[in-house]
Amino acid sequence: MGKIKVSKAPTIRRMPTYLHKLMELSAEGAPFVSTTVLANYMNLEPIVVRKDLEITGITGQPGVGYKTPELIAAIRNFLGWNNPFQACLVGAGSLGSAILGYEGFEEYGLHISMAFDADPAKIGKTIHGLVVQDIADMPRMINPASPPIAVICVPYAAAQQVADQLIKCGVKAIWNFANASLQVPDGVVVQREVIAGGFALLSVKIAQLDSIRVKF
Amino acid sequence: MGKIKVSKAPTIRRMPTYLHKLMELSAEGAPFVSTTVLANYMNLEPIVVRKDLEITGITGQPGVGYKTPELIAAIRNFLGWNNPFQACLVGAGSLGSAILGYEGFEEYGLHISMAFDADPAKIGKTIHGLVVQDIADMPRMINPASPPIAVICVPYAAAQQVADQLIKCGVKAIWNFANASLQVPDGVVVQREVIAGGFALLSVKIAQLDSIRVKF
DNA sequence: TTTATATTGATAAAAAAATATCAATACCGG
DNA sequence: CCGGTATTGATATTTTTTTATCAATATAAA
Repeated sequence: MGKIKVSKAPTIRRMPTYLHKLMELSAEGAPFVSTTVLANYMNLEPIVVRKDLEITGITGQPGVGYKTPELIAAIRNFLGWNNPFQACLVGAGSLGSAILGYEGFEEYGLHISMAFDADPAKIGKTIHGLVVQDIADMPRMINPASPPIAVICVPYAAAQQVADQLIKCGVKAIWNFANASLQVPDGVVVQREVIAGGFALLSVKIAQLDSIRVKF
Repeated sequence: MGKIKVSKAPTIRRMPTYLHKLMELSAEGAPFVSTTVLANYMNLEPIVVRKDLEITGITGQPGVGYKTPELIAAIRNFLGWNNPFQACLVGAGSLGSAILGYEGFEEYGLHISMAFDADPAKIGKTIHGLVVQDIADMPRMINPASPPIAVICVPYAAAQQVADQLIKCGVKAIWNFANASLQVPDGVVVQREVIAGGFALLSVKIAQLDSIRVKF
């Protein structure tokens, strides 16, 4: 089936962190950067960084490193972050509001230009400069010819239904913050964020810590 | 050095989603559950789920499946989520407020009982039932004998400094939502959430979608 | 210049994760 | 009861990701 599978996912996940650090180094005026510097910052081995950067197609200078601006451009290009993505947000609760208020997304070329909610108490309110629209107006406000990325921040129980509506409006890409696994047809891609997954990892790390402490 | 490394990270990350779905199935009164059901929900192959569940030590019944309540208990136990974790939150901005307002964390045994900020405009305010304390009061309010998990939601530039302060107060586990990679001594564990990482993956998926569309 | 150090790139190896196969077991419908 | 289908558990295989090795290249200091 047409399920989109991304290989090199771990590498791709590290890219934004490289990019962010590189921007800082660039602002500080560093013309070159080595994998050692990036690796130290991220608590990785330099070899990991070197391998990661390979997939952007960029090539460094042995003995010197990579040209900082060139590397930044290569990562941006690889991620498709040179041209901005238009996006709409659905679910203007506390998480949705936080996402609307986070200016950092512009760095990734993500521009959220619409916000929707089903709650009459929220519709019409302005959050971080955006007026919350009625979710029922989505079909009129979303142009299927150039559909935005949809950022879903609604409660668990509403997520699938909201996704269905969005897809009916022509949306092809969903960034899902709801605690639900969405079913979508071929030709639609979803990225789900499971923050509890991170907490599960932390919990296991804590258990390892404790078991070490007991030993000593 | 003593850097804590977690193996089976992909498996551990999937656990909370299994757990959440299992709770729903349990509430619906399903005494047994098969890997097929979980796999369909999560768009995985059943074999992946089966392998994942193995590490909890639980065993199913061939031809039948797993006992739902037993499986729930096994996952909770594996993650250490049967006894609640005490936590404090630092940085009561929009993201911090969203986290304070998210009731779902109680399901994971995470109980946030303190909130700190450095901004005088925020100190003293009540957010979702918690009074925001001055970050300068952390040493007095955190008991080093039973330190809470710290949830960091401060801006990039402040993150490392805040982490240092927390560690000085005895904190051993940090859940870091700041867009920064923290340096911590041995004996302290950090879990960093990089939401941009998810967006990077989505971006690559979109590029693949587009390249498929171009072909047809 | 020479030497010590740091770096990339190419290749190889090891480790981890995902996937496949199949026998044994249970259920359900006739 | 019997035959078809669904399930787990054990084992093996494949794929992906991480890590190691080393020659070639550059820099800086003696």
